[in-house]
Amino acid sequence: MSDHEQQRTLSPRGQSGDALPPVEQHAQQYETVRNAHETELIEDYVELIGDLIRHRGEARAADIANRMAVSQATVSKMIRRLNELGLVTSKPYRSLFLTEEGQKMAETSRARHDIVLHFLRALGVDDSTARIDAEGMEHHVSDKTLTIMQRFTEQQIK
Amino acid sequence: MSDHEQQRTLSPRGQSGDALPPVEQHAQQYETVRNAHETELIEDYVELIGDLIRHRGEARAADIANRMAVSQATVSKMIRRLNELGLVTSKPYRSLFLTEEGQKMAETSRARHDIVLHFLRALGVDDSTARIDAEGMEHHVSDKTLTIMQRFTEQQIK
DNA sequence: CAAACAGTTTAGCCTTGGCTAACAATTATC
DNA sequence: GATAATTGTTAGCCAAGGCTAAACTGTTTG
Repeated sequence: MSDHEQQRTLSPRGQSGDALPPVEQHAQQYETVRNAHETELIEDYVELIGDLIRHRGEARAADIANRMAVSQATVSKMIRRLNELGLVTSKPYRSLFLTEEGQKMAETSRARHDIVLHFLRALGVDDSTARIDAEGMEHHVSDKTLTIMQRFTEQQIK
Repeated sequence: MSDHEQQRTLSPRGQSGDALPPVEQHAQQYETVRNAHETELIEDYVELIGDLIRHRGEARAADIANRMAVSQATVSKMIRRLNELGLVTSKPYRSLFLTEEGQKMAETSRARHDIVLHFLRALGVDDSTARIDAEGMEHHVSDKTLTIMQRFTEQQIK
């Protein structure tokens, strides 16, 4: 470890903006983001599969590829991973189903997504911007913040 | 293309939640997120390097490694990339400097980061949660939303 | 029912961003 | 100033998530 960051004496430009957080806290921020990235894509797939099943009765690989703007090969590979992770079941050339665990994940993701989306709209963000931002933000909003967002949205609507 | 998503007639469970967005819009959401991911890490490095220079007068690889909780080898490799991208200049075994372009990026990132962080605090999120969430969210908030967040924060403080 | 088409899978490639281990350079210490 | 400690670099590994091209399966249709 050995922090090496000693001499506060330099720092030429005067301090605009906040101070740097302590190393451990700073490191944790980045680690949290890295961890989120690992699960993010998985959750997006599972969430989308859940939505497709809900809204159209089934989830085919081609629809996923279209909606994600990704090649079918990529989807196919990803489905194998989801399978290994026990989130979906699939027979070759057939449409997909979520396992119980997959369904749980889909619901959780869906709920988060909705909270963020509705929050952004309540804040005054236009619908199509809100949709784009929500898609990116949803995986990086902690439960605490989520709760606060939800409360805000409710009050706004009251 | 050939959307294949025809039969609205199925859809067994009744529609809780919003409808699916049209394919093109949906695809654009995911694409935006993928694009953000490509620049995200780069921006984080550049932002951190800028912060280190500002607060301590210099940016050493070891500090970056510590603060990002990543190995020095990883940092070294990344610096080479930043170099190739024309964002930093570095001489072997010496500390780093941002190019003009790098400085611009650092400032932009910093500004975004601050807006999101202050917004979250103004919303009522506690400091350490706000820091973690801001780190993840900052790259996924559009300029439009950013403006709205900023206005919100100002009003809250008034 | 055979051929054409749509959908799926597989193989093989590429880039990113992690890692460890080994080595090189710089800095600190005695 | 020699040696120890710290810092930086390189080499080589791995997994993830993209891609294209080619092969295969299922479905539609003339």
